[in-house]
Order: sequence, then structure tokens, then C-alpha cells
Amino acid sequence: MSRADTRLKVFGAAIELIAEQGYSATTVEAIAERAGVAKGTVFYNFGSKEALFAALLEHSIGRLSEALAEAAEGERPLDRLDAVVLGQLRFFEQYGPFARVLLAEMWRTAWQEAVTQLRERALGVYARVLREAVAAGELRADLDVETAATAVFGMVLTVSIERRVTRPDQPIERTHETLVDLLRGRLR
Amino acid sequence: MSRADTRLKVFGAAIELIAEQGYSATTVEAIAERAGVAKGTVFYNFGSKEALFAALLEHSIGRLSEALAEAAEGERPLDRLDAVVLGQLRFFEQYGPFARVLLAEMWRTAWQEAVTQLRERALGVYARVLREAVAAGELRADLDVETAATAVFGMVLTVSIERRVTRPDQPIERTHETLVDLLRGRLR
DNA sequence: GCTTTTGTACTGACTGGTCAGTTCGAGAGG
DNA sequence: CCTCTCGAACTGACCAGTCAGTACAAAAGC
Repeated sequence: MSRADTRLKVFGAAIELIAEQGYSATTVEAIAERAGVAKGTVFYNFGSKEALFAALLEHSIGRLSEALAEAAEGERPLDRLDAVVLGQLRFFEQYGPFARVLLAEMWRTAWQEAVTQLRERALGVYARVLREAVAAGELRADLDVETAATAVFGMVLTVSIERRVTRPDQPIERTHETLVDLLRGRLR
Repeated sequence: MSRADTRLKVFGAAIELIAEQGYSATTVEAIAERAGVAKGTVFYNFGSKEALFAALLEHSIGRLSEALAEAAEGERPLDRLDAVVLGQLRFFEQYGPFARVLLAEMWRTAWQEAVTQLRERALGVYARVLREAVAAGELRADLDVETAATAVFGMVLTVSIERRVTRPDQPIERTHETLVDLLRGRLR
């Protein structure tokens, strides 16, 4: 059992518990117990509860950003936008608890550094695709790309959580189709 | 100073502090202090910290739902959708801290009742308008109205918070225009 | 008119419990 | 032997909730 394994086990336990109860209400004792390690081990590995959470955010935001960047494939920019939306849905399908933690703690001034990273790395993927769409004439030239990126990201984030709670059985492609229809304004 | 006034003062202090720090991290003592009352007064009026928060959620969700319902005006259904989006933006412009609290605490199983109310009353306004749009042939007949309603609501909620943090000076109409363009897929 | 009682709103010191973080002796494993 | 982990006991700060008492206005009694 390497140190890296221990850290991952603690990450897993922490993200679940914090998603259920929030950061403040989650005790280090409970995290250690669910992870199957001693409380002292958590402090040995991370130093403090705050440092553990900061490391957890950085780790998770990194994975999310990679997933979004990798998903950004397609012929035309707007196809890539659709693909990134699907990528985000898939990511939160797999790492559901993280979606809740992001939503709950993301805008807290306390985690300023993590918020900055999220904006630059994860939202950045949306912003880039949208800029390409503007450049290709697929979106109006004066679109506020930053706001639009936040809008799409927040939309998918909210729907991901709602999905888990109210309709976990619905295939993810159906959800994706709904969002894409909405974004493209397909009237039929 | 009536009892109702005291309750409103406590509501105001609580929503601000909980938006800043989260529910668990906010102490009743701090709420009382900011409200300018004694700690005992809070318990006298609400019974417990949990009951205070439940009352606060119900109060705020009621106001939000009213604001959305009143905003739903316009000739065609999709015009009404635009109007509701603007109504939501305006509401959170005024009651900003509540937006953060909603986002952070809304999906916690602890506040099941409030979540149900939010879904039925606030999201219900979006669902209704979207159903009318489908009926009028302005949206495809097989649209998943519930998911779409959540998507639009979450989109506006996220953007409202991001707006406050990064671009408080931008006129709300500009933000509205961006969101509506996105929803209508106006290419230009 | 005047006291006395009653009800309502509020106060703040106090209690009992919780939790982050520490310390330490002992063991596992590479 | 050096790094990592364990378990368990401990400390000190912090906090939800309690409770005995204050303030005061509006009846009630005389």
C-alpha cells in the first residue's frame, strides 16, 4: 500500500461525505473511518482538514478539465460544443459526488485558488470552443463568450445533479439530446 | 418592533452569513449579532438552528416563485421564457446571497421539503412555459420539459452568481441577451 | 386613578457535547 | 533504519441549546 494509494482512498471517502453533508459538517474522523485508515494517517498525509480539501479540489478539477479537453472533438465548433457537454455529463455520471461539492463550495471565497483553476482550466475549454464558433461564423460576433461558457457549464452541472436524484435510469444520451436541442434552438 | 420584524432581521443576517460560510460553519451567535438581537431571541423565535433555516428557505423560495410567475408575460411562449429568465436574473440581482445558498444547500437530502417546493413552484414556472411552447409548436414535441426546465434554471442561477463575482458592473440586460441568444441558437 | 397580574418578547451567562489537531508507543514493510 | 501506518488518549476551542430573569404593555381588580 503506497502513500499515493492511501491519499486516493482518503480522497474517495472525503468527496462522498462532503457531498452528503458539506465541508464543515464532515469530520476528519468520519473520513478516516470510511477510508479505512486511522485519523492520524489523514493528518500525516495532508497536514490539516483544509489542506486535504484543497488537495482534493485540485485533484478533481484537474481530472474534470482533462475530461472536457479530451472530449472537445468534432468537425465544426458547435459539434465540439455538443461533445464537451456530453463529456461533462459523462464525467459527472462517474464522479457524481464531486458535482455536488463543486456546486456547493465552488463560489466560497475560502477556496479562491481552486475557483481560479476551475475558471481557467474547465470553463476555459468551453470558452475556447465558443470562441472558435464565433470565429467560424457559427455564433454572432459580439457574443459574450465568458458568460456563455459559465452558462453552459452551470446548466450541465445542475442537470447532472438533478438527474442523479430524480431520473438515474434515463440514458445519458437522452439528457444530452435535450440540452443540445435547447442550446441550438431546434424548433422542429 | 414586532415579532415579524425581528424574524425578518434574523432572516437577513442568516442568509448573508450562510451565503458566505455555508450552513454548518455559520453559528447562531453570529447570526444574532449581525441581526442586532440576542442569541436567545433567535431560539425564542425559531426553536432551533435547523428550524430557522427551514423557515428561511420556505420564505425565500416563496418570493422567488412569485417573482418568476409574475415575470412570465409575453405574446408567444418563447417570449415568456425570455421574460422568466430576465425575472430570475433580476431576482438574484436583488437577493444575491440567496442564490448562493440555493446552489450550495438545495440538493442536500436534509432539506427535502424545501427542495420539493422549489421543484414544484419555481421550476414549475419554467416547465409550464416550456410546455406551452411545445403545445404552440415552438419547440419539438418530444422535448423533455422537466430536464429543460432544470437546465435553464441552473444556467441562470450559475450565471447570476458568476456575475456578482466577476462582472458586477455589466448591465443585466447584456447578460440576459447572451443567455437568450444561447437558448434560441441565434447564429447571426 | 392605582396597583396587581398576565402574557409576550427578549436577554445573556451557562452547560454539555463535539471536533480539529496533537502526542506517543508500537508495528509493518521495503 | 526509515518511512508509513495504527490506535488510543488527550487538549482546548467552539457551539447549539437552555434557563432564570428583565422589560413592558395591556388587561383585571379594587
